[in-house]
Amino acid sequence: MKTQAIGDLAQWVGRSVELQGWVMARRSSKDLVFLVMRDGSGLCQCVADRSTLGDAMYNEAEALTQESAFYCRGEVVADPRQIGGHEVRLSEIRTLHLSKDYPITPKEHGVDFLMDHRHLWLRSKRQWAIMRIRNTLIMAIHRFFQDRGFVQMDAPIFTDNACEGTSTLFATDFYGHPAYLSQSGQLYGEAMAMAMGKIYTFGPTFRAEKSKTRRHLSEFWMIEPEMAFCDLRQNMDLIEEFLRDVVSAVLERNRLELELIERPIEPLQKVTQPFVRIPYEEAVQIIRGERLVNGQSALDVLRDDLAQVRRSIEETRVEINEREAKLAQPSLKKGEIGHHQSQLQAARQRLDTAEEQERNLPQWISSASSFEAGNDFGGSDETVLTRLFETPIMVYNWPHEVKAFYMKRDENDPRWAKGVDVLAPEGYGEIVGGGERETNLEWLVSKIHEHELPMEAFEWYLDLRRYGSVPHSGFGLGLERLVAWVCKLPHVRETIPFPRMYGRIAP
RNA sequence: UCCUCGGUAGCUCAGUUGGUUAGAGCACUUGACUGUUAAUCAGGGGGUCGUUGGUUCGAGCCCAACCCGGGGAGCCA
Repeated sequence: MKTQAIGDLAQWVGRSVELQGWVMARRSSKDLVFLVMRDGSGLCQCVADRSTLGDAMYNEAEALTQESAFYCRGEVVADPRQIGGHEVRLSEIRTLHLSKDYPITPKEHGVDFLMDHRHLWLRSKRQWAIMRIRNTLIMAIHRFFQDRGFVQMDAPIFTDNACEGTSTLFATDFYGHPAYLSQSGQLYGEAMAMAMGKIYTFGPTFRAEKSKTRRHLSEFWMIEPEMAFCDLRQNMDLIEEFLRDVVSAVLERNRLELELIERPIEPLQKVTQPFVRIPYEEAVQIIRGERLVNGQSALDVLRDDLAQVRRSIEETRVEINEREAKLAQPSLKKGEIGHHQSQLQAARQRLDTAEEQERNLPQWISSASSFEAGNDFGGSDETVLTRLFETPIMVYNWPHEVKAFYMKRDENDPRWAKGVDVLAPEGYGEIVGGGERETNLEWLVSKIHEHELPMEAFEWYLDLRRYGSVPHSGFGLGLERLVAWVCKLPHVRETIPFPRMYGRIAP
């Protein structure tokens, strides 16, 4: 007989099921053992009762340790207090594999320790929920494009040059010739779009920058659609429809997961509203505090943040003192000591974070107020901007100097390139970069010279402008940044099963 | 590459102006208790204080260099 999935238990209430999985947690009493089983599809408390199981099987249940594998059979009982809403009263249990000293305990762990045990960390609740949301996004992305007649294509990973000339790439050896891991499939996407009309790539991307921030990975997954006969406006319309669609898919399919990671859903629901679209020039004025948004100045928002941070530092310090005083009292029970200690450590961590913000915010305020038109936005400038709006923000018409060589110049005002960056709300910043591509052969050639790129490497690309050059546009979405925003994670490293980043190649 | 914070038990962290045998909780283990939900009670084992060198009668603590990690800048999705 086939075993059931915990995720399907709702259909089995009142009946007997067989389950196979792992022990997530165990609590034992004299004649009762509570085992929380996880099987990948969900969580379920299994209750072992000595009187129904008999001594032999009961002792087996009692001996199970964290992350041991076991089989069981029992009746499903609906119980809203339990995680998943059900529990199973065991009539049979069998150990499949006994674990010894599982490294990840129910206590808090540091990031470094967890990253070193990433292969096991993936089993924990939070990571389980994040990976399922990532899966929903991946499937929703494919479905969105497939439903609209896009053809999925795979761009090459080995490339013979730094195709945009900007990023630092990973060098490798290709039969004795230097080669680089792809930083973008975009140029190949353009070629394919001229063959298929509408395409998208979905593949790994490599950047060798030694970035140590919460939004950078050395290896990440990028989705890059490219459409023939498409201008910047149509491109932006598509981006908006696309993000609305994939975020809605998560809201429809992953309520349990969002709840588990305590992600408030109201900000995500705002994607149904029209996205804010502002030209670069206007965005600069907003960042500098020269232009108000709904009566709010960006600089005031930052100053309020700073005041708030300082207040919370004061409060946390008071709390820490109080808890230290409590801990210093004699004759505390062990449980009380543990409680105060963990609360104290949590407070100290909050204090560290707040103090770091206190150091950063003044720099961000000064960098925002003195922002020089013509530059690209920094991470903090993006954060400032997103704090003023509730929907994703599309910033378009960028100074052509800061954008890639293939970006189309605005016919009416050649200062601007017809690029668009999409900033995710709640401080997340850039998740999409895209734009309309240059179609004019002469302009393109002069741009390649201007960027000091090797012309011969782009001959094939220039062919696209020699034979049937048409308006076309596309964009690139960073999957991990999207997952980070949707899950409201502090760092992209938790959005991918095995992150590759500066200083991290294993496991 | 630069700025900044950090490295003490398996894990999370205390450790006062440098002072004798370096602590707590969790985890593990033993026993008691209990329809329990990371924190019921009592006992037990567990340490080359990141590395190297220096100052000192004496260094977890001070100094220097280096290694590793967190965050930020730059760069980007």
